[in-house]
Amino acid sequence: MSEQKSWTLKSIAKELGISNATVSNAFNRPDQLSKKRREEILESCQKLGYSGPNKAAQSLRKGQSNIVALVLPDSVEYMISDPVASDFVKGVSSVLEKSNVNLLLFSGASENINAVSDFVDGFICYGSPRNPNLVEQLRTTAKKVVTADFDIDRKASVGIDNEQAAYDISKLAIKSKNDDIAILGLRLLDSNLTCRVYELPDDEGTPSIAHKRLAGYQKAIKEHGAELRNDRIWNIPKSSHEVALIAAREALTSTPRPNVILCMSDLIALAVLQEICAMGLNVPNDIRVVGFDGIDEASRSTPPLTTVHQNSEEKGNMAAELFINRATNAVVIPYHIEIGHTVNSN
Amino acid sequence: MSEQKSWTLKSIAKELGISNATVSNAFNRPDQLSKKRREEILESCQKLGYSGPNKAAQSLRKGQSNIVALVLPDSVEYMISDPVASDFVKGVSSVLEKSNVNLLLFSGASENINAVSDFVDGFICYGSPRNPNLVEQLRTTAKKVVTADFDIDRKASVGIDNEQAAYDISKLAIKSKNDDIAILGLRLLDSNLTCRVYELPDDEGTPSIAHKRLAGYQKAIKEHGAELRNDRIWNIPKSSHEVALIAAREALTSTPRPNVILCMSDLIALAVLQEICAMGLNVPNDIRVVGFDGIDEASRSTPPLTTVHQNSEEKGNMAAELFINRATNAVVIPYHIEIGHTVNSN
DNA sequence: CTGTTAGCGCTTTCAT
DNA sequence: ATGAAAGCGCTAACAG
Repeated sequence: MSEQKSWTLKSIAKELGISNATVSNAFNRPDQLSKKRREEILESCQKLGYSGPNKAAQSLRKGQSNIVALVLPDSVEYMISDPVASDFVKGVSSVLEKSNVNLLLFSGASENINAVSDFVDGFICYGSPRNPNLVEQLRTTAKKVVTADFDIDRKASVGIDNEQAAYDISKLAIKSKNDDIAILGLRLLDSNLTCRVYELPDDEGTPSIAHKRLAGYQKAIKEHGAELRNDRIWNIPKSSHEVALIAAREALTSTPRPNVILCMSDLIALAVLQEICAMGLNVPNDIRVVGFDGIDEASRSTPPLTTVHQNSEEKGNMAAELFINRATNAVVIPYHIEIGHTVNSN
Repeated sequence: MSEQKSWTLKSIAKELGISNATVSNAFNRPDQLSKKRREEILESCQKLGYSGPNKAAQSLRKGQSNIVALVLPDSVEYMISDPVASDFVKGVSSVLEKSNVNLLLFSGASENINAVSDFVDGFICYGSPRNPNLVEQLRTTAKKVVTADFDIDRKASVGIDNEQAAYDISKLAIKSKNDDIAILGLRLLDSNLTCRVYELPDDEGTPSIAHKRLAGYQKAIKEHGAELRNDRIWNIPKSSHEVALIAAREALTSTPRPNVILCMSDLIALAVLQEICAMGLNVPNDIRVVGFDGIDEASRSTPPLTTVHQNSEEKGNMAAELFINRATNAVVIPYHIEIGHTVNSN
């Protein structure tokens, strides 16, 4: 059973006494030879233990591999346990599997897409990669690119209307012009620091997702006639419970203590909730909190979080479909506000 | 900035007026030319927008790609949200990233490893793939193979001593020769059915992980002088809450009702716990339950589950290291019994 | 329907 | 230190 001879298209053709083009055609272009002939050849190959043209050579020749790189925001190790990212991967892979396309996980912390670029048919990027050089490389690559939750020039993309969603949720959280509002932002700065954002860098190019959300918050704040002090915005560099806790603590121990906290992710909001609870304060009476994402855990927290729910798996499906259809348009998918008990208790 | 000309080693060599061997050496074999010369060349390449040898061609030529396929037990879509599988992936990727090796996720439900075999340096397999043909293909491939939580002939492997662990945990659960024991097995049969296992197929070849655990259970049962009726073993085809619930219900509604339930995964045990609770019964007073795996959720359940804890991330690390070191040995890693309140209430 | 052949882009002897 | 040339295994014109 364990056939050791390793055949090539050429050697198998010689063995069968036919030309290699015929063997190639038998495997790749059924219309180029009679059905009967084809089946004979395929059967002989199987019998001899030749499992078809070498894919690496085929890919070199055809420039197509049926592999797509999924570029994660950060290292695989880090992202694989993030519920939002996992859902996205799930969505992508479920669509790709149907088309027999395989998925290469690629870290957003990598130095260079070149390591895999020649192997894949293109890139699906979930969120802005931690290494900003990758964005530049993705912008200039000749391969297909689809982005989700961020944009690159004229590449296909999928995501929700972040500004509108942020506006909607903060509209709910803010109740009076006297509210003291704090914003816990996710990657507002291009920095690893967990710190206050006194002034924002001028937004060159496409605004990031964080900036869009911020714009939505600010619009709602203005409409309420409330004010956002310039020491009330925090930058959280990555989606991690530990880091979020640090920022939460900093915000909650600032004086005067804010009574509305707008969080750019549920993970952050959950950390805030935990910290508020530890301080013996009450949500929503003392402090109102809203999140962003709508992860399962947010609905199971006490109190359940009021947040923007977006369907990450569906987003993954969409991204994969855009990729397969070689689309170049920007798709905006719906979101909904999930009413918990962190704004109104009833 | 967006250099459109796409260079090849040949064309860039001509442009620079040097031989292509020299360019190749500049990139791959620093010892073959003077440091100064090399740096000049590299700099010129960068300036012209040539980012180095095409990896696909390089891989065809060298037979090495720095990509490894991670073969999951089932579809990516399905496995990515499984906490145990995710931890394993995390462990694998954290080690591989350090060696600049990329990870291709491969579904255990695929038809054929050929789809990716020629692209990768080998396979790391987590658990027995759902499609048994893959096992045969992995057995005969010339590529490197490392398995985790199951074995293939003489391939490197990593895992715990499943029989001993099953023995240890069931030794704890069983208390008298009169105990009425049920076993909820995971993939005891090569079938998609959730059903009782009246008789086990003769174990040809290497016993599966499920069979090893079963052997451990049986040994403990025998030592206690208890009996395992032949209608007391269930087969659960896949690790899913829904399917586990069905089996749990079937076991718990059988007459007489078993008072000890040995589960081959925590997911199953949690479903059992949920069902017992729904029936208004008490754990451990009415029924004792033990699991297998030690997922986080098991320690947070009420009551917390008594189970075998194995470190999946560490297992992933180990698998990746075995792969990189081209090992061929079987590594047995430690486990520990996690004492919850599903055997004794105190 | 079949065979011949020129590459895809690269690495690696071997000779210079 | 460098250049010429033979492939790695395959596909797609093209000619028959």
